[in-house]
Amino acid sequence: MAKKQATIQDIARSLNITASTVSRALNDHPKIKKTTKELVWEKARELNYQPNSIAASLRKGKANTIGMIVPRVNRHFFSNIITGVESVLNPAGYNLIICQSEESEQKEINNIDTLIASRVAGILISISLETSNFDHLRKVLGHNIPLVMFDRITDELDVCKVENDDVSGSYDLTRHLIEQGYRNMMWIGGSRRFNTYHNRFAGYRKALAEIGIDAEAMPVYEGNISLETTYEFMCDYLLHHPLPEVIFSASDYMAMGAIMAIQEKGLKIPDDVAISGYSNEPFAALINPKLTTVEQFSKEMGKATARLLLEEILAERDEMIPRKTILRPKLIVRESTLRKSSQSQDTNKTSGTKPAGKSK
Amino acid sequence: MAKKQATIQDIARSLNITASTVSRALNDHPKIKKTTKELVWEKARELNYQPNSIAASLRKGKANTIGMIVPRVNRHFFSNIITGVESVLNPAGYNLIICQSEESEQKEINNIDTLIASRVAGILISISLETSNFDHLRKVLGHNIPLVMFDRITDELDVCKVENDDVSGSYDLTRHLIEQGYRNMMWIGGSRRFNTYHNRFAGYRKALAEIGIDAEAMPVYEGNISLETTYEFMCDYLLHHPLPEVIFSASDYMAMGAIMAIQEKGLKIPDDVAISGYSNEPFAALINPKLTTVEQFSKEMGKATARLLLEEILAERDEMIPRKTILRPKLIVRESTLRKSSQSQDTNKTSGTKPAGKSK
DNA sequence: TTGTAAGCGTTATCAG
DNA sequence: CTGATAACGCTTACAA
Repeated sequence: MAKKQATIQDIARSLNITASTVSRALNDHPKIKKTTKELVWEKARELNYQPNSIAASLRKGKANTIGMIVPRVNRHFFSNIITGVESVLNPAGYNLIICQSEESEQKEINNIDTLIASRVAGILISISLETSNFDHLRKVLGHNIPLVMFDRITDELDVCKVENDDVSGSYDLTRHLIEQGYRNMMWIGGSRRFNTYHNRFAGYRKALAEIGIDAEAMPVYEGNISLETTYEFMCDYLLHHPLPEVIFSASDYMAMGAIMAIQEKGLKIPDDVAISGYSNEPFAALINPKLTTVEQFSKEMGKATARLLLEEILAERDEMIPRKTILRPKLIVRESTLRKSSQSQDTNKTSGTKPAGKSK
Repeated sequence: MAKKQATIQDIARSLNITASTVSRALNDHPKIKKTTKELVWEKARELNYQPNSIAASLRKGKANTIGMIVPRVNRHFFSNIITGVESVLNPAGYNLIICQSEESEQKEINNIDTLIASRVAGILISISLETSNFDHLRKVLGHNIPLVMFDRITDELDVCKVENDDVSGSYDLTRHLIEQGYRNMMWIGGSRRFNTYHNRFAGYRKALAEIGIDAEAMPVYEGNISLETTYEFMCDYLLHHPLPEVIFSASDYMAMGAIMAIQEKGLKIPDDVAISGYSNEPFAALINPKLTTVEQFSKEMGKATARLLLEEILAERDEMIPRKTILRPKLIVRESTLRKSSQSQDTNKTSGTKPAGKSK
């Protein structure tokens, strides 16, 4: 039953040459005669030979595999990053092991262990929201495995990083709100312990400070970043508080939860209250009204992350210098924040009238 | 610089025992003294030992790795399947290498080759739309690697399969449309060469046939399944053809494209024309009007697929019997197909008034 | 241009 | 309960 797989030995034997020659031929080594190469290739095909990359990895001490840890794959933001990463790594001969931390520190630690055990050539990680201790990442470094962090990063580690310029993305968005004439604002977002929300708030505060408004003096809701939780919070909030002119939501999902609560109350967006999101999730262009948000170029982020890692790997760790790539996000103005007066006026920003969703 | 990683040999040496004992101790072998085990574990920690699973895999002839090929990871349907697969495979000690075919037959072939080279313990695949030849999958079988197909399957291969009962999902949906009083329908979907669209059309036709209507006699559009293409098609279609009472779209994305074209024309849904989708993408519950669609339980599909593979792997291939799991999808009735008269009436089907999106 | 031989880190088998 | 030994399939000095 369990037929043996052909090995280079088998090829060697049936060609009366040695395994080393076969190995070299298969790897297209320059000093092997063209004719021998062809013989080997032919025989390999004949025997249905498939290289055993496990053996090769063991011998070489490194696998042609990269590990990637994300909180979840079913987030457009992350799955697009994955696509970007693969578009750089695959052509370079690497393949990806993708792990999900599911926002759990323990799972992240387990993931790291299996990746180290797999002797991956490098690791890409966006840390879970729960992670507060970074010893597992230090361990990676201790094993001399190049590490690149993206999006959710920490200052505690001195490694290559790729991040979005959340401060400026948020600043630009807030400037837009100010230009529309809004002054009375409300912030909703995830905990500011995390770099992303921290920075988005910083951009918001900065823009407001420039016109003499103190962001902290207006309502600030920090909470669970799920649609459902935000929906519930908002239903309750609307019962007991006056309406702001505009809600700055640091997440599209939170914005969506708020929108559902608002519309259920019979309020109109943006007439009664305007709202903006962050991330440009696919649904942002599909809902009514279309949501003003910030595009993060996640696929580009994936490419940048992968490129940084490849450089690290090729540099062979002679004194690596931790580098940082910062990506500039882009404001996407749509209906949800446009004042009546300016609804018709065509800004030079993306307007999203035409369908812009991802294809299926 | 490049510090050597500790091996079981190192542990053995510093404990004056042999590598075999260390190996057994680390694997918690029953016939090793408790005290030796503890010595070994302690020393392992002390030396920062991390097992080398490459070496283990080489020795064992199999990796504890499963390969999975999907068209794209940034589709909720597929990324949820991945989540389901991992929830079964990880506890069983396997980790996943995820590959994307990007709907290209050639990439799929390449993916298969790298997975075979990695000596994965099994492969899960949902074939690309482009794939018409299945030799690469036969090669997998030839290498004695268990293969399970899911969602996009083919009859040409005699392997384990997991699929959705698209016929009945589509049938149920069509019955709902009929009950709402619609008769004059239009079908839009992907090419019926693919099992999913073929079967969805079959369910549609069957339900209509039961009331004496010939589905083929009404408009049928088969085309590219992207939102954008469908939008363009629909803009054009609306210019030259009379409006049906309802559009049965075999994909949520296509439905969304059609909706945008319809609304842009100033037409009201469902008053002027009703529409339904398929797959229950997250946006389906978020748009206005909320979209009637079919939930496919993708996470469950992932679990079922993984379970089937695990059984295959454990069965050690003594005459494997190809088995098939068929999942029953569920109709989700929402506003986009409800007739005025019945808008208030609460069916016992899921109505989707409360937010039902995935959390972020 | 090709052959020889050693070894990557484990685990399985057989012995004791 | 533990040890000795071989082997998994490949790559790579070094030699020829």
